Amino acid sequence: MTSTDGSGPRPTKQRLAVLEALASVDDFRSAQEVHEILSSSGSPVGLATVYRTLQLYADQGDVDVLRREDGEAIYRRCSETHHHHLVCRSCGATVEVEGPAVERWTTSMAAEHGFTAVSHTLEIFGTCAACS
Amino acid sequence: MTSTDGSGPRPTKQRLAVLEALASVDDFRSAQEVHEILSSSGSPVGLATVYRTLQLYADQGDVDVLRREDGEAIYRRCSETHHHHLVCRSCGATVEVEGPAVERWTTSMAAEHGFTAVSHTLEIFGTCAACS
DNA sequence: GGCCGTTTGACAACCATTCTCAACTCTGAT
DNA sequence: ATCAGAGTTGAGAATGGTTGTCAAACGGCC
Ligand SMILES: [Zn+2]
Ligand SMILES: [Zn+2]
Ligand SMILES: [Zn+2]
Ligand SMILES: [Zn+2]
Repeated sequence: MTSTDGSGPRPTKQRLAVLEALASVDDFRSAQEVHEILSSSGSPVGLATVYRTLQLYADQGDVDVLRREDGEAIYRRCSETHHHHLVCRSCGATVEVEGPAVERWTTSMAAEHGFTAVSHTLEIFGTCAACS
Repeated sequence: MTSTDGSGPRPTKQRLAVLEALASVDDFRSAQEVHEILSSSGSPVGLATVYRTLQLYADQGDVDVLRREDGEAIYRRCSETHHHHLVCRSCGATVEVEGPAVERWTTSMAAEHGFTAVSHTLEIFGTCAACS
């Protein structure tokens, strides 16, 4: 429901397959990993298309993006509301977390320094219970 | 303060030059940009050495690293205490900010979900007063 | 001076990501 | 159904940041 006119991106077989692949796992995956999943699941999609699709959905806000330490982009299908992530460094397990106080803090901090059109990123990394 | 024995990395001319280049600007710069600064300032340092040096200091915690939207790593010489950043999307102007409440929130959030060995990243992006 | 581990730098290699472009697929009219 | 045109795909080439290679240069030490 990102657009209502008929001119938006088409829900093609490939695009739906990418979303399904993301939905089939619970943690963040790179474009190449999504491409892998699709190939081994019998509905292969071109690598370029996977890249295009992921960034399409990322722009629409339908998938979350963050970066591994080496800079590689990883994607996850998350809930629609604004949230942040608690990610296990070892197994990748991901928990969505919310913190209204943090949201307020970032906005007030930005206002205090005269910044406008503010956004923010916040991720927490650690070792989950299963991995420790 | 990262090592006290005499076997640590040597403070070579090139390494000091890299630190100086970073100190000469106030915002985050990429490795290639640091290499540029050094070249045009009359004390050129090999690009590979710039990369090695920046990640050396980053590992030691002497410089902060974050990533542009396209994934490129950028570096900045910051204060020694733990802090976060308010960065102008347009001109790159950077302000260091601290928020004890946020620090507490991340730790309690991690503990609540059984995560240990926790770290976190938090950056705020916006348009600074001068650019708006 | 000569020895030896560290550091450097030019260049090649790597690899995630983007570009190119011809073939393909919808959709909506005719 | 047919056709035109816009949107989409995929294989491969190209891009570009980053890392690896390795011989030469350096620095402390005997
Ligand atoms: Zn999310
Ligand atoms: Zn938030
Ligand atoms: Zn900093
Ligand atoms: Zn913090």
